[in-house]
Amino acid sequence: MGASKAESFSEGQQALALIAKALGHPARVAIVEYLLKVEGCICNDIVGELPLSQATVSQHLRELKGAGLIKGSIEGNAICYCIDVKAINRLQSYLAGVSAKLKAKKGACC
Amino acid sequence: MGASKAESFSEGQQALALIAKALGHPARVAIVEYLLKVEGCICNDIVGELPLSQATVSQHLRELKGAGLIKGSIEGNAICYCIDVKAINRLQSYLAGVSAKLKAKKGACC
DNA sequence: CCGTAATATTGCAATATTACGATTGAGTGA
DNA sequence: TCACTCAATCGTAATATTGCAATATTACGG
Repeated sequence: MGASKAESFSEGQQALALIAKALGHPARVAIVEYLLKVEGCICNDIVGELPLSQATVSQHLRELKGAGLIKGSIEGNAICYCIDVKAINRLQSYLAGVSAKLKAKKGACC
Repeated sequence: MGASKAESFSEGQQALALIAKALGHPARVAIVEYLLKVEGCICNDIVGELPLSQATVSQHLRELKGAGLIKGSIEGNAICYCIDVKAINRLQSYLAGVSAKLKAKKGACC
């Protein structure tokens, strides 16, 4: 029997995994990097930039949005997608915590 | 027509996605947190801690290892798994870069 | 309104992931 | 050597993800 026993873990673990998973695909990393690079951030531009169809890009954008990594606002007849710093910061500070705890352990075993 | 056009993205994007994907499952986040908490880090302990079978845990450990997040050394007839700071740091500094670039853009659109 | 452009959604096929029981391989101690 | 334990792997089932074409939907200009 099958997949995803995800509910049996803590909220925090699930929330973190959600953000990490959103960055867990090269296409989505590429989208984030593109959004960082350009000023305007219209979806159709992204489609031109990536080797993916419009439908697929739209789906990736939805996942990024679901994870809180980006937010979109309507801008005329296009849509402006931008990175949400909060999600980035949450992941970053989590990793900082891991790093700090590792340093505290200082070579306890490996 | 199916899945995974991942090869068409840059090495860096793929490498980052690999690390992020490894953290993209609550069970693997839980494993990392457990490894942080304990001194010894034997696989069988983890099995007792998680609501997953030994086979499944072993599979998750393999993915974490494949992403470079943990490394294992043989310790008697058990195996000692430990977090590899390098992968953590790589992801962390990537996020720091994103954060910095965002600040530089300072509200260009959203 | 109608046509057009920009995104989203739907439906489907291909593939990947998650999970587990059963088995295997390796190491230990009696 | 023989049982025992630990962890990896195999085989398989259930489910999730990825990707696209086709089709909606939404918003603007005329």
